[in-house]
Amino acid sequence: MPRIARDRSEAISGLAEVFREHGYEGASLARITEATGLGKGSLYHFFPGGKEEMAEAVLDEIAAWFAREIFSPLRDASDPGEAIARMLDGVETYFHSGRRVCLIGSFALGCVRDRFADRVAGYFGAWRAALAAALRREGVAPSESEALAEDAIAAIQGGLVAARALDDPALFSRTIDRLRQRLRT
Amino acid sequence: MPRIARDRSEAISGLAEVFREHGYEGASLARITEATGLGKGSLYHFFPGGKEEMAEAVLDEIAAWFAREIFSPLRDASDPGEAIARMLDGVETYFHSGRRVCLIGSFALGCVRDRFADRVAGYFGAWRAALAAALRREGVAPSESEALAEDAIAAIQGGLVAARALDDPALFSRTIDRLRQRLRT
DNA sequence: GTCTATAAAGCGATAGAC
DNA sequence: GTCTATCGCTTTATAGAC
Repeated sequence: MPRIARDRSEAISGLAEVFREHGYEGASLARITEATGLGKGSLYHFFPGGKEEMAEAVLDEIAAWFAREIFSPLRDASDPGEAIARMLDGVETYFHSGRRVCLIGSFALGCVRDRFADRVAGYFGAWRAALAAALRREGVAPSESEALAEDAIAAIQGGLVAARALDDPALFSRTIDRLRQRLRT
Repeated sequence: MPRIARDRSEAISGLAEVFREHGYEGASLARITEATGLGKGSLYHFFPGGKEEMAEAVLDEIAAWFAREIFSPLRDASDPGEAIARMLDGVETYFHSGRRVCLIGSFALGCVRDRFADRVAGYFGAWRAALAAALRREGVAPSESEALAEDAIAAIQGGLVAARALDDPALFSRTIDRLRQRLRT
């Protein structure tokens, strides 16, 4: 996350942090300028669609990261059980052990959900499907796989909400630990 | 939720709906006026502290409702197991089977968490403590009660996030069903 | 590509008549 | 109590010089 971005792709990580910390509405161009080191001229040069295009770029980058690091291994790794364990490790690292919020989850709860509905639903749907596929490959019955996957996705999101509400990041780590038990087959 | 509120307490339910649908920042005075039928003059007469006082009043009303309907029975009902079952029924009704968002959860994720940090933490802390107390009274070991209670609170919040993200309210009902199993002692 | 200046609209909040 | 008018500020977005 370079303080001064030199091109569009370098700007996105700074943008992501601003959206995460302040939400879509709270992420004013003034704050974005401060976080990225890019003036309005540069921002509108890289993102002609304005703030909406900035948010779309951030959501797309997050989706691409999860698809590459989490969803693909769940579907394709030779050992699905290990892929699930790596998912939980990766998630705990990604969310900074409960100190970082899920931008897509916070978008889902907020008033901007409708504007980015397809991307929000795509992220959660892909995650649930990939995890259910891994569980099936582990020998779990299809309907049970669906339920377990759905339950795990919700637990992760709820752990982030509760950890931030109680200002207790460790709550999220405990949630991940419980999932390690519950997803062990 | 009367479209035209005649006093402060009647305004609060309309306010709650606006905050829930649009978030704190998105709840403009124009939208609040439309939802409550109260002009700015009346609003500032009832809530001299402006929007911040309106949000505080809403949070306090929600906290009072949960304390009366959910937390107290968990602590005091003669049959704690039945109080837990009633909690799950009450929660499913309160959140309109997954079609309604938890205002306090969405505040927790957003940039307004700091402003209302004490109320947000108070709500989640009271819920966790009351549920853990009921589980203990059911004979569950103290450490296990804490873990189960924390897990249930997170599952409820995560179920709401995922249900809204996937635009699938039934996902929340399934989450509650799983909790009915998991909390049965 | 990046800057400054500025437009146009919406915001929360206030004042004062009634 | 409720209304209208308005203040001062911030917002997103654009225009044009460099």
